[in-house]
Amino acid sequence: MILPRSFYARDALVVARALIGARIVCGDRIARIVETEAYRGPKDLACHARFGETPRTKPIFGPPGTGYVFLVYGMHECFNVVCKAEGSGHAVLIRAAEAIDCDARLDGPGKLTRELAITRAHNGCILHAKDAEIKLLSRVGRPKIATSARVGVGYACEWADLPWRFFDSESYAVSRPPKSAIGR
DNA sequence: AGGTTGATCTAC
DNA sequence: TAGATCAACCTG
Repeated sequence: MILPRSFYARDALVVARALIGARIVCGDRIARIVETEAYRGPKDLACHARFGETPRTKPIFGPPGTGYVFLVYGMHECFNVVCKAEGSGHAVLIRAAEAIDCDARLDGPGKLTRELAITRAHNGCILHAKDAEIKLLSRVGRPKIATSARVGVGYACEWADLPWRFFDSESYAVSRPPKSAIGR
């Protein structure tokens, strides 16, 4: 079943955990999500919402269930889902997934969007719409969920160390081994 | 450890 | 406007 708008209307931490094991469908491709990260609005110094509403960050302040796709490092697109409430700036980054219909590893946010053919053209799309181009379907099974610090946000000082990354500890497709907390 | 490049920021 | 800087990554 397609995840309803109410699924997204919760804190990003809750949604990030709940999305492990959910399926993502884009065009004719389908994958099982195994890794996510929560970003919790303007006060979270790792979250894009900290810049306020700009042309780039506009969708993250939209209603829950909105897709937010942005470009990093000039070449990789990252796919996020907007959470909580309109204007809250909460979002969950989808970092990795297991392909279901083939054996591709979608083990990183840039590789995931490339394999699923998600681009900035999907920015601002409504994920719970019946005819959505990108759909998220409810979880199958009961994954074992572990947490760690978020990846690639070392600039965010104390916000960088919070255990706001969630992953299926039994999946082969998790993007990187949990690093010890002493990183910087 | 370093390449890579579009978007954003800063200084004319 | 042009040039510098930044960035939720990827590959070796």
